[in-house]
Amino acid sequence: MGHSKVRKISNRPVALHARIQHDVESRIVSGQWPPGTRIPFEHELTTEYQCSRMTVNKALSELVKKGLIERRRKSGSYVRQPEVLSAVLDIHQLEREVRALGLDYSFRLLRRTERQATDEDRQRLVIDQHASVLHLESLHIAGQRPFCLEDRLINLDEVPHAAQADFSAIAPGSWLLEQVPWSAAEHRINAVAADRHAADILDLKEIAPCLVIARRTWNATGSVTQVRLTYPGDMHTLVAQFAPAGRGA
Amino acid sequence: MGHSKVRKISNRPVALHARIQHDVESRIVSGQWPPGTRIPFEHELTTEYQCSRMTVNKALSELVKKGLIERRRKSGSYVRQPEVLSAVLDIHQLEREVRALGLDYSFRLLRRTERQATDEDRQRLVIDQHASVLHLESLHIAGQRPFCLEDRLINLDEVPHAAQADFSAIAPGSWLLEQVPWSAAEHRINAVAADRHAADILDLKEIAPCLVIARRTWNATGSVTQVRLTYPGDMHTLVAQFAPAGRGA
DNA sequence: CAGTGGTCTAGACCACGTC
DNA sequence: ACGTGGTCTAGACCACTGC
Repeated sequence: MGHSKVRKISNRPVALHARIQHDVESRIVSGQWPPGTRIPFEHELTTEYQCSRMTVNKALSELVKKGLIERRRKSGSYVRQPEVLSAVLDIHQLEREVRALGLDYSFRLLRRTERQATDEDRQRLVIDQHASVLHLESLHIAGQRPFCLEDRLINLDEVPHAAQADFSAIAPGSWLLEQVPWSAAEHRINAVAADRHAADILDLKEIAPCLVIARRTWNATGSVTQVRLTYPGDMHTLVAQFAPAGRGA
Repeated sequence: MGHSKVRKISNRPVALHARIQHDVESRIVSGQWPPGTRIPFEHELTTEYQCSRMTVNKALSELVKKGLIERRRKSGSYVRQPEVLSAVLDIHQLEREVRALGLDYSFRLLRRTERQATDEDRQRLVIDQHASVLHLESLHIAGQRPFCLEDRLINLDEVPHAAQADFSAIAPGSWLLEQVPWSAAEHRINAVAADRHAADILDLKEIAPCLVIARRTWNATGSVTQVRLTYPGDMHTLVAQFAPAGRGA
């Protein structure tokens, strides 16, 4: 049997199935493929990426497990209606979450600071070296209510052109998703009482319970960003579905 | 090329890779393979399950993504030291979490009730029919401190012999893991203020923030169990790692 | 160097759901 | 009936790493 040695054409360490997954995921969370959209069939992606069906299938199966798509035999694969906060902790687009609730979405950049990394910054990003960082604080708003407080550090040594991006126009998460080709991530989820600052901005009592999701993202060369998302506890539920084979119901 | 039609020998709807994953996972969380244990090589599992390497690989890759094992080339696959609350929301064994903190673990059954499902029970289990349920409330203790309050419903129509199990000796989660061959699950994570009851048992102030994880588990025939785990917010962080290819760092 | 895992292929059969 | 996805195979090459 003749093996066509197509394979990884470059020396990049990113697996093809990971790239396919990222490409599709990116188009979903960017809104290019809104909920309900039928995404290409496996055999179409097979042609597009010049790979075998298993490779495409691996990518799409991941997306099923993350809750981003659902697949129906004979019919195809469809972008799912996101359920409040779905995608197994890997949502990059708060806008998608908010619209899923049927609410208008808006976004406000509260603070923008560029500086040499402090000790705390280095701890958050898990880096040793000195580095320039961009510190952003922004508020995501659902309808009229504050929905999520975002406190983000971007490592400017890894993503230098972030210094030029206009984060009052595009949310940092969305911008980064398009810039960083792929990355690993670690999430830490916590319940905390709102501190003075968060309570003030989110319009809560100071002791109100909040869900805090801290995500650190990195690529082959180093830490890219670290973000702390604070949600009012009464407004948020994180939903994750699992199934042995991938089907989420 | 001759295909040996081994394939799914029974008519069960459970994929082989899912069964392998479940088998390995079960041995890990049961403590049979404690952290640091080298689990069988791919080629060994290939022999044991009479399947191809890809099938085994799929199962083990899932476990890497869940944070249960790590794999090193040339060396093998090893059970990971769990990080507080790891395994991407799929931990069944609170004992494992506690021991990961270097603390003694103990467990106390607080309440056991058998009854016809009330409206609330049916809502929690997402069933329509009338059914018998077993309601268990138990406390997981790390060292001397209360660690987690577990409030569980078991559908006795699906798991009738649960009525005979001695849940003062074995934690319901552990027992079920061994009884239910495989299941799908849905998790909901929330931050709430401790209510009177929880605060009392967990030794907290009534307004203290808590992390609540609700997991509903079902199989092909119906809902099996629903459990609500309440953690003191200051004691707990849920950790989840992701990587494009499966390696978690 | 040799063994292990990481990834991929080019097929295959089956289940399911729409036609 | 037919097209899609679900799963699986029996190979393959490569990267990494422990010996």
